[in-house]
Parts: sequence; C-alpha cells; structure tokens
Amino acid sequence: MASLQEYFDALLAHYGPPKWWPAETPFEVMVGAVLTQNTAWKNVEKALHNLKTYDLLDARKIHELDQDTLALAIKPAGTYNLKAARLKGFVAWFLQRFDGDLEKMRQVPPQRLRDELLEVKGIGPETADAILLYALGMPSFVVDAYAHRVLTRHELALDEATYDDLKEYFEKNLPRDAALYNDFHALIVSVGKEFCRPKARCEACPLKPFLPR
DNA sequence: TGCCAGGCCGGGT
DNA sequence: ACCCGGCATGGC
Repeated sequence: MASLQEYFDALLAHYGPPKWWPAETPFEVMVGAVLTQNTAWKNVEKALHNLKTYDLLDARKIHELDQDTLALAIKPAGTYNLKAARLKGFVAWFLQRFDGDLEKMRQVPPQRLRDELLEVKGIGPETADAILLYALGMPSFVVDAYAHRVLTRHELALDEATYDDLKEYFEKNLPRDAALYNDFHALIVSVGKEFCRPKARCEACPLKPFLPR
C-alpha cells in the first residue's frame, strides 16, 4: 500500500506547489474560514471583497458594527445571518481573549488553542484547524469533505470515519510539519474538486496509480 | 434548472 | 450517542 507521502508527491508532481490560503493577512484567513463553511470559495471572495471595500476587515471594526449591517456586507457568502453572528462571536472572543493580538494568540500551544477555538460558537473542527494551520502556521491537519472522499475512494478510511479519525490518520502518517500539512490539504482540495466529485472520473486522476485493485 | 459548495448548531430520538 | 433539518447565495 502506498504511503501518504507518495500520495503527496504524486499530487505535487501533478499540480505543482499550491499557493494557499489565498488571503493578505491572518485575520482575513480567520474570517474566510468562517465564511467558507459549506460555501463555494467564489462566493466567499465576494464577501471578503465587500468587507475590504468598506474597510471592515478588522477585528475592532467588526466588533463595533451592528450584526445586520455585517450580514448585508457578507451576503454573497450565503447563510449570512448565521455567519454574521458567528463572526461577531469569534471576533468578540479574539478581542477579549487575546486583545485582538495574533502574537498573543500564538503563545498558546496548538492543542490547547484548538480546544479553546472549539468553544467558540460557530467554530467547528475544520474551521479551527484552518485557523491554526493557515492563519497561525501551526501543524494541525485540516480535514474536509474532499479528504474524506479521497481516503474512502482509496479504501484508506471507512465511510463512517469521523473528522477526528481522518485528522489522526493524516497526522500519524506524516511528519508534523505545518508546511507539509498546508500544501497537502490544498492539493487534496485540487484533486478532490477535479476528480473526486460525486460523479468521479478516475481515469485521468493523478492518484489513479494508488487506487485499490 | 436544480444541485451543491473548503460546516456547524440545535433539537429530537 | 447518533440523526436530521436549517441556514442561503451564486456558479455550473
């Protein structure tokens, strides 16, 4: 059976080094992580563009803004009332807990920070891991629907595997390296979008050599 | 033109 | 402990 490292190498050879997360600042990563929940990234881009246009991509400004106005600004991202509430909650926590200071946030060990993030309403495991990895550069593997599809398709995981099962599988079988986690997740999204959608066409997939049987 | 996207929560079993 | 409906826009 092929190792995860071989999967990574094959993906890297096919797609080249990915450039992720597309954002100008760590705070933008954190906001984007919330906005992209069950949402196409294209729509998130529009919402982020609105926030930038109105100069609202800032923790204190979002904190002071009323929720309905925020919802209006992020409307293109969908589920905007929900996300406005989640962003407000997250930002309130970020300001209260760390004074809105990323450096203070970095002082907390990743495992503990992850637990704290999960306490925030609207921050689930994937969003927490995306913040840890892509905003803070901490080695916390980001699992998503694509990772689940790829692993089950290759019979490396069961259909009923939980988020934590998959996360553990990646982390136990790879060196604990944030740069590797970063690129691997991005590459999985690439291959997942292109070849591992519900209607799969595995013939041209760069991971085809590793398919079982 | 429906289906679904880089999830998560809350209420009901 | 699981299961499921709700959230909602815009692209394909």
